[in-house]
Amino acid sequence: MADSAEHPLRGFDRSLPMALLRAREAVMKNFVPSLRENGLSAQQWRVIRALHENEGLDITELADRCFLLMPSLSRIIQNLEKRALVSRIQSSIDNRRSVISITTKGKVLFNEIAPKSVERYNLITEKFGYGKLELLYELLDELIEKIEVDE
Amino acid sequence: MADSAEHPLRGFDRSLPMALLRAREAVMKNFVPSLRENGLSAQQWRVIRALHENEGLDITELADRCFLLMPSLSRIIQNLEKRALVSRIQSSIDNRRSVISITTKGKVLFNEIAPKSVERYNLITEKFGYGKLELLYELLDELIEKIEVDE
DNA sequence: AATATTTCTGTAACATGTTAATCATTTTAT
DNA sequence: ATAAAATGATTAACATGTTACAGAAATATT
Repeated sequence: MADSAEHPLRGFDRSLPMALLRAREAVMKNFVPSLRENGLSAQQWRVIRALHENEGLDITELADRCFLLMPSLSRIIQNLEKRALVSRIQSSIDNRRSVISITTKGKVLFNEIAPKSVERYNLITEKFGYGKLELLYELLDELIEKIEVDE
Repeated sequence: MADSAEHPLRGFDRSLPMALLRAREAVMKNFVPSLRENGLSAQQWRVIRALHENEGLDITELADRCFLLMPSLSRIIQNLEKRALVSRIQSSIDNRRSVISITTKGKVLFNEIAPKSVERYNLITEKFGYGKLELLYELLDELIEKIEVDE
């Protein structure tokens, strides 16, 4: 028998979205300021990072990987383009498509920031424990997977 | 020996902030539209919910419970106040302080939406399993706690 | 080939996230 | 009691989240 039907609305500082949000904030804290020092927002960093991993992505693909909505990404790319951190090329095969690449300047910035990201991640792993972190990843993946079945 | 020092920058669709973000989105999906039908954003719902749990909160307290920054909350309250879902009373003891309460209209709206929230939560509990959900809560709490030590 | 449909991208409009600055009101220090 | 510091709340300015809409180009249908 499932306990699931017996619970009323959970005290909402204990709700699942809130718990996930708090955890995310805790993880990001102290890294966001270090991004800001380099003139990047967390979302801009995601884009830079995605393009560093895989150069030459169209915007739809990029939105998917960065988990950003198209309108947000559209503005972010315009911003990064102005600062010459990324460049845009019109696809010759499909005129609707823009292919985005990271520039040399973008790569330099990436290499500036990446070590801080690794450092932050190592600190968290150390504090929380490698095993628990892996377990958390598994749980999160499974949660997502099971929720998204027939939905 | 910790494995922590050996890992380079994790493939970033597997980064912790991203995993937490994805999980949160999965959890909220299909609930946000149901909020919208009632004219509320997720954040506005948080405020309504907090005030239903505990009437008469000053704005700082409310920001803490809803995990919202003051500027956002300030605007949200102005919005909800215009729609007569919450009311504001100036504190007589401290003239800087505003005490916010939910109105009768706000309570009616709460009672409209709350069952859907419970239903959503029960569905997730069913799909994911009660035990795993509890484990996830524990891990998230511990993660937050350990990260925030001397930070 | 002409039309309808889908796909890729962008813009509009409004709400929220985020840092910094401001203003009024306590509270503390001298 | 007065100046200095701290606190509660708001506003400013810009970036992002979010839904709806629009335009252009490709693809599918007829």
